[in-house]
Amino acid sequence: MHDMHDTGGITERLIEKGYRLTPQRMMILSAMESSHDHISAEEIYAQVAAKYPNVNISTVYRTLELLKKLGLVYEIDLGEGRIRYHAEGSGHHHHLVCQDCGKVIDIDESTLSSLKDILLRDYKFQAELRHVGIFGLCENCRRKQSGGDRK
Amino acid sequence: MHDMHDTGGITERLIEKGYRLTPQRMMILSAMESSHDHISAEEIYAQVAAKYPNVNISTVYRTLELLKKLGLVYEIDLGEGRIRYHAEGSGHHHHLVCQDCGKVIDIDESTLSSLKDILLRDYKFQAELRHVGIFGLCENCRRKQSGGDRK
DNA sequence: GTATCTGCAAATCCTTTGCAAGTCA
DNA sequence: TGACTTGCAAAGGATTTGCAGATAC
Repeated sequence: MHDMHDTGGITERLIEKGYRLTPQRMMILSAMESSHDHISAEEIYAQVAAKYPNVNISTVYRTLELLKKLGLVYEIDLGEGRIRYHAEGSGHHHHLVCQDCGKVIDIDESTLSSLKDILLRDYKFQAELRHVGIFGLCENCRRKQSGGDRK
Repeated sequence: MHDMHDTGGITERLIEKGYRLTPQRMMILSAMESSHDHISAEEIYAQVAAKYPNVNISTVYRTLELLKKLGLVYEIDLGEGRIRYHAEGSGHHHHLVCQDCGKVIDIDESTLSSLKDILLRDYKFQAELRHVGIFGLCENCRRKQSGGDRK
């Protein structure tokens, strides 16, 4: 594993499926992969627009939709009212999202493997836990828990 | 446990906290509680508007925000691009949401209790698993899994 | 009486879409 | 060349907000 993520895999699969390799698509891919975290459409757009000022955000959305359809990026919903994206191949982990302070704690994929097994066994449901955050309260916010009063 | 849910608890707590009991608020509460499932703002609005045609949907949103702040309703995000709401006190369960066909499978709260324990023990994170759906593929969609080709 | 609530209309935010022009293969 | 892509502008859906009038207590 090196610092540079593997964009090649994705570009190859695009071509292989008959899609064109446009500069916009390449820049969008590179923006996604330079992000160590999950990135929103708006953030991708900002990064791409810095070098190539006349891209349009609708192109970003269209590209993300395509990549999603091909299974090359994942969506994740951290409850912000906006979707974040994640390139296939950059390591997986799950997210604990604090509803109070908004902190996101990354946890190892293995933590939830037994849950996956149970859901598959008992409900024949193949869970994709990478796609959502788990909401709750972090240690700090749990302590200063008090609220509930007016305004 | 009876068929009629307990609205009283919520109205009492509103008064207790110094909020006013308006007809709109009462109707919103009753719409929420007559819903056996989770209900969206739009659905609450439709129900209330049926009897009281000049309510405004912004009142619904403002009421839901208030109740949420007081911990009297929960939000749940089933990945539809819209939030659903659930009155505190109506029974809890978790949701498996099929990403392909959209089917929602309800599972018992106890299924995830060991996960909660692990997250609390290892990460000091108090998970509120009621607030999100778990996404994945249901049995049927897993079988007819094929996709990935163009259009 | 008066601070709290509401309705209305307009604004905002994220995302999608129609269409004509541009471009990759 | 010609189908695939893009930019632009406008539409869309969910939710929020400013404000003046209405109302619960």
